[in-house]
Amino acid sequence: MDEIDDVPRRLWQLPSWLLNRAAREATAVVGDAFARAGVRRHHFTVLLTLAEYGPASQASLGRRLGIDRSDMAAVVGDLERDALIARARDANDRRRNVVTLTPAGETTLQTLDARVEAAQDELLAPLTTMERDELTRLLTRLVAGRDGQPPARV
Amino acid sequence: MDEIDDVPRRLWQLPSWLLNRAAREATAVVGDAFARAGVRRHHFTVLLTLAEYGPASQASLGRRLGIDRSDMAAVVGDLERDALIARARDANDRRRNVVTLTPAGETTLQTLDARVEAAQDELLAPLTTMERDELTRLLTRLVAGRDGQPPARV
DNA sequence: CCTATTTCAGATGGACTGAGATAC
DNA sequence: CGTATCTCAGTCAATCTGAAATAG
Repeated sequence: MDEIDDVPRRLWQLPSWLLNRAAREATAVVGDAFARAGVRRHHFTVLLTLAEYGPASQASLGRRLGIDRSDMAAVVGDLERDALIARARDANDRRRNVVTLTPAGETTLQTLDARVEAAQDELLAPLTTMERDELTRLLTRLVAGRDGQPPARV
Repeated sequence: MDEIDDVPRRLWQLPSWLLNRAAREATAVVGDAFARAGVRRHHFTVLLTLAEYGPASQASLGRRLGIDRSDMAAVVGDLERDALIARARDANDRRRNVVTLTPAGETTLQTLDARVEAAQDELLAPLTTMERDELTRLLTRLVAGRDGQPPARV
């Protein structure tokens, strides 16, 4: 991370600035955990989505995760090279690649999951457990409220 | 913003994911406010820093704000072209450019300030006033605690 | 001699666009 | 015929690196 002197007071009072700053830290801490495992954010979220919803086409994975079709092609290519997923043409709609999690992919996902959890802990170190829960609750309400996504039990 | 289906539950529970999501919204809303005024984030933060601390060299502005020396040269160039700042060689240390806010710069800063405030309001629309304060407090503690920056009255 | 500041030219990774091939 | 999927090439803005010129 970069050495920053004494940021102006008025920036410290802007929620948008605080959010960006905190997200930068989050990206650094979590990104580090991924880098040590040889993957990047998208690889993790794709594996996780496959575990949660089962096999899916690249396009539907992209829509769930907000990953561009082009980037998804590259990410799925990486995962296939490492045998963490299998890619096969869909028999019912032969435009589609059906992406399936392999046993090796499940194992890797568990490892990544543990690292991501540890990274959350490191990220939130300055807050108490109650504060962490409250922050999560508020962020969930903020994002859900703005996106029209279901808050899923806040 | 992009249409995203039904993001996996486990992502919604990750503080790091929520922070990135919220920061994305913040960047979009605030960036829009800047774009309508013909500037970008860095132009605003540089003007604000000059207003708060007075004239400064490009290097010290960069250190305060975490802006790279190269990018700072470009930003200050833009601001000078628009006469919002003045640039002069420092008599005491002739390596340095002393950057000074002009009256036009102060006026522009006030306009930008109002727009940024309105953008915060739009960003935080899903939260009550008390929740907004609590979110700001938690983010301040989080960022300050991780950076070793003084929390400056939380 | 070494370090600091400013500037330019270019590298780099991430998000996105356009277009072609294929299939519905 | 129009639309959807996958892929590749290439664009774009943001961030950062290297090196030169100047000064301490």
